[in-house]
Amino acid sequence: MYKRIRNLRKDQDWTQAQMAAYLRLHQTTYSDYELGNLNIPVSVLCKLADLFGTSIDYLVNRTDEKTPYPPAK
Amino acid sequence: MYKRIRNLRKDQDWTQAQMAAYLRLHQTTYSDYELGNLNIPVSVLCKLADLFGTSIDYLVNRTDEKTPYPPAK
DNA sequence: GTTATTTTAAGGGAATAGACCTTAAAAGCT
DNA sequence: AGCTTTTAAGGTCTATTCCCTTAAAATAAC
Repeated sequence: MYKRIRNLRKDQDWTQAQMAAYLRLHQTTYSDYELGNLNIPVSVLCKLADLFGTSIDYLVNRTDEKTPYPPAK
Repeated sequence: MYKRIRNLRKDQDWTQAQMAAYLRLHQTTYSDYELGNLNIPVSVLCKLADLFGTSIDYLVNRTDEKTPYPPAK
């Protein structure tokens, strides 16, 4: 269960359906991502990190620092 | 092609076979990861970030900062 | 509180992609 | 050059992904 992703989504007042549309996938697929039933591909993690203004490390609980790393290049 | 992962591996003088053993997968699977032929699961990215002492964001070229944020909790 | 409405999660199946194995190619070394 | 080590390609089988339908849960309106 990716609690942080869920909370960040709710902070923006987005539904799973809105997230799914943004990511161009089905609501149930997105739900499975949040629930940890499906592996979240790196491509999706990147979009989420961008959308929420944080790092992949934060999204997957590797750090508690919310600030994103400086963008590459 | 994940050049950074490849370079970090070589910096440690590890072969793909050694990496594969460490990650408990086949050399060809690991090769496909480095080449970008297969999506690298988050679980594997975490192990790689730990092994190399960096962040997932760095491994997937989202930042050029090599130093990871402090580990969670 | 109960009935609509919205939102999220479960079940199932076709299609995809993953992991391994074998072997071929490439790179290193003497 | 040949020999060894390392990496990549080809193929197959299986597991996973993604979507769809629908059920459950949450939220809101009354």
